[in-house]
Amino acid sequence: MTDTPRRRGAARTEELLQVTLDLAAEVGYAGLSIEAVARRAGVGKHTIYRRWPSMSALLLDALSRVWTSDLDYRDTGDVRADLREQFLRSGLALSSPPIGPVYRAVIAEAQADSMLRATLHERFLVTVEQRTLDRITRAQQTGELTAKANLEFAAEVLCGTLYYRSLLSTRPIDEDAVDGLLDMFMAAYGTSH
Amino acid sequence: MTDTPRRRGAARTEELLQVTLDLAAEVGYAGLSIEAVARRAGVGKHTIYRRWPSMSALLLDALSRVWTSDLDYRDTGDVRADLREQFLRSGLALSSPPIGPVYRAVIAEAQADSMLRATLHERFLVTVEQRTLDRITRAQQTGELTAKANLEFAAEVLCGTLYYRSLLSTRPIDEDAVDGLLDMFMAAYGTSH
DNA sequence: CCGACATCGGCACGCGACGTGCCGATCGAG
DNA sequence: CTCGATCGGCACGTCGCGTGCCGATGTCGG
Repeated sequence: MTDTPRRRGAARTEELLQVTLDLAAEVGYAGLSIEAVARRAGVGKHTIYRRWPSMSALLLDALSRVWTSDLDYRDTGDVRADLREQFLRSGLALSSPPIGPVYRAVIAEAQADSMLRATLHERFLVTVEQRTLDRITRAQQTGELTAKANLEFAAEVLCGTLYYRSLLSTRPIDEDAVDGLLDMFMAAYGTSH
Repeated sequence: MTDTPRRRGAARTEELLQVTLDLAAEVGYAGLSIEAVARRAGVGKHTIYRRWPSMSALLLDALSRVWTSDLDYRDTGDVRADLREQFLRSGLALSSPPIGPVYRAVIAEAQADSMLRATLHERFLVTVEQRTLDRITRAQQTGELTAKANLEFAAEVLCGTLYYRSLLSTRPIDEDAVDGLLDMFMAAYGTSH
């Protein structure tokens, strides 16, 4: 037998996160439970509970594993094009495994737990909004956006609309949606009309 | 003893919806379960299952019981003021019992069930967007908004941002938030600047 | 007024996930 | 090599699920 030796410590942690993502991709949110992850990984439940206090915490870590990359906007000098590209990429990621199912699971758990909701907000939503704010602030400095625009709210509106579509609505985040959103944004704060 | 006689049929249905709302207001989403509603109502579980196939269905009906009123916008001739008033009222309703907890419960359930997500979207989100679209369409006709505005996306952005704040974010829907949102909307599509 | 019948409350079941406790095996640092 | 931390495996009690069955209770037609 070429059994891998029983792994411990950090290696096990890494493996468990991956198993969680695999499970989410294969069976979706409905099949996500601590028991299921433990079975799938061939692991005692303690090994999971020792690392994360709850399924929610595990899900948050699993999410960071795949959601921290691809968050940065390009800066080609054309805000609208850069936002468009990033929104389409994020929209696709949010609706595909493994990010889609895991994100949905976290959202569901968060409805029952306000602490988790705060963590989710701080660790993911605020981050995404911040990157967006950074990008449009640069655009304001280069004169692509009007100086009087309140960009903090704008960043929230942009990101919020995407999350609304992907998590609450049933409509896809397609080119029409992104263009409609950007039309409104640029009509409000763009300098070239 | 002045026991009320054992009620049947429609009367029981009505009562069960009310108990669900009471339970949501008192113990929140975490305490919502079919068993809990049955216990609280002093009812056999069959009496609930005979009426609704799942907790989700019961929650949807309970939600309609309290969410169908107060959805209409006033029409004072000032779009911005009318939207502002309605957004603040909706924001408050979404974050208070019983609507808040029940809405959260439905959102959570919907993450695991795409059929429910479609029903939720159709029965509530689309309705809210439609009322908003109606109001801003009238504003377009009276010349308060530019003729070229794509109001369908605008209505989604307006409502989506509110839902994002109340259900995913941890920020309150306060006057600043509503004003910031309306600033962007009016800057984009308003005719008077 | 009364009998037929749908609906009712109560109880029980098997299932699965939860979170915890205990065991003996196994790994790795000193 | 030794010893302690970590491991997999198993079991437990609790809970909610969805279903089945019972005898009691109401409603309605005759």
